[in-house]
Amino acid sequence: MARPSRRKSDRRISRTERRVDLSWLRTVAGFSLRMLDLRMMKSYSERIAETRLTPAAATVVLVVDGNPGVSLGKLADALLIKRPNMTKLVKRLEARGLIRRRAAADDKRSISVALTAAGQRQAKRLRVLQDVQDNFALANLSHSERFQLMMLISRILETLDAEDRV
Amino acid sequence: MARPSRRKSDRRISRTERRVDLSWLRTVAGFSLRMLDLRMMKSYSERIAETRLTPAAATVVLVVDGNPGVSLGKLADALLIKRPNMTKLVKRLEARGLIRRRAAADDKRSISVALTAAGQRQAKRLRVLQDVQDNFALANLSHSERFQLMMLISRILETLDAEDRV
DNA sequence: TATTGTTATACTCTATAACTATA
DNA sequence: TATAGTTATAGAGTATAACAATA
Repeated sequence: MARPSRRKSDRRISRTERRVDLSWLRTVAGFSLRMLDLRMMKSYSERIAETRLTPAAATVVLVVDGNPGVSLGKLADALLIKRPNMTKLVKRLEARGLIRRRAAADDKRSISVALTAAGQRQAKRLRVLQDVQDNFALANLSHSERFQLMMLISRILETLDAEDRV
Repeated sequence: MARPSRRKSDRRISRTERRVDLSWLRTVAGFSLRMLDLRMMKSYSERIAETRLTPAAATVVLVVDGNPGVSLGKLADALLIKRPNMTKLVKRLEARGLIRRRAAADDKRSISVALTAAGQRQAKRLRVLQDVQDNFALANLSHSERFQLMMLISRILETLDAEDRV
């Protein structure tokens, strides 16, 4: 299939407007995945703009929704976020009335987090937006291709997760 | 294949040590790609630590190596980095003696960047490290699977790139 | 008038060390 | 002693507006 659409900067190509050659880097999986993630994040960020949540905050809301009462530390570990940074993130969400924090019953050091009613409404909306976003980004892929992609991703993650084990 | 290896925190599973449930989010492509990118970046970052370059700076070195004399603006556009931020990045690399900047011949507003000899040595080393890193991260994948992955990535990027066109 | 690069600025994310209160 | 969470802080990445020089 031809690709008639072009960036507007291509209307007139002079010697100073030639493209930057990224051909070699595009064959590097790490680079291509990075570019894909940047694009996806930008697109997702715009998609959830109506919720006034950053992508990281949106993920916290979704995980807490599925794990009410989870401790702040486990939440941080699961999302690869350091505890000091999770503290700030959760406090922002608490200030917006989406999350409530309380001391855990069995360990007074531990903070147990859960969504408020408003947080649950946000989570519901976010799930819809996630679904819309995935369908938009993967529109070119068949169901079987989407499945392949997810399998490949999880197999790479297995390799990388093994690196962190003792 | 069974997975006997476990995180050390699994040695003893009490009610407070249960895992965080991410099962639903793992089915969301955007989330899985984000987690994969975080892991890859962390691993890559450690891999190139010897060069004392951040991942973003390393990419700039590699792209300038393949595109000597490229303008600062085109470099920024190609890597999805805003011009003000590319200015800072390039100045850091210039201060480290890896990049030289000079006014473009045909447009005195434009800044043409290229690698110094030291920069070229870094680029050579970075290409080796990129290769090592890719082979490590994709060790579980066959050649045909690696090819499939790259094809799927580029097809998703086509969709997302189309979003930015006029 | 528009574009290239720059400065200034602000916000987010990340990472570490040091502290507190519990365990 | 060790762990959960916090505070403080510093570095990097990202985004926008305003500016000078040039086109």
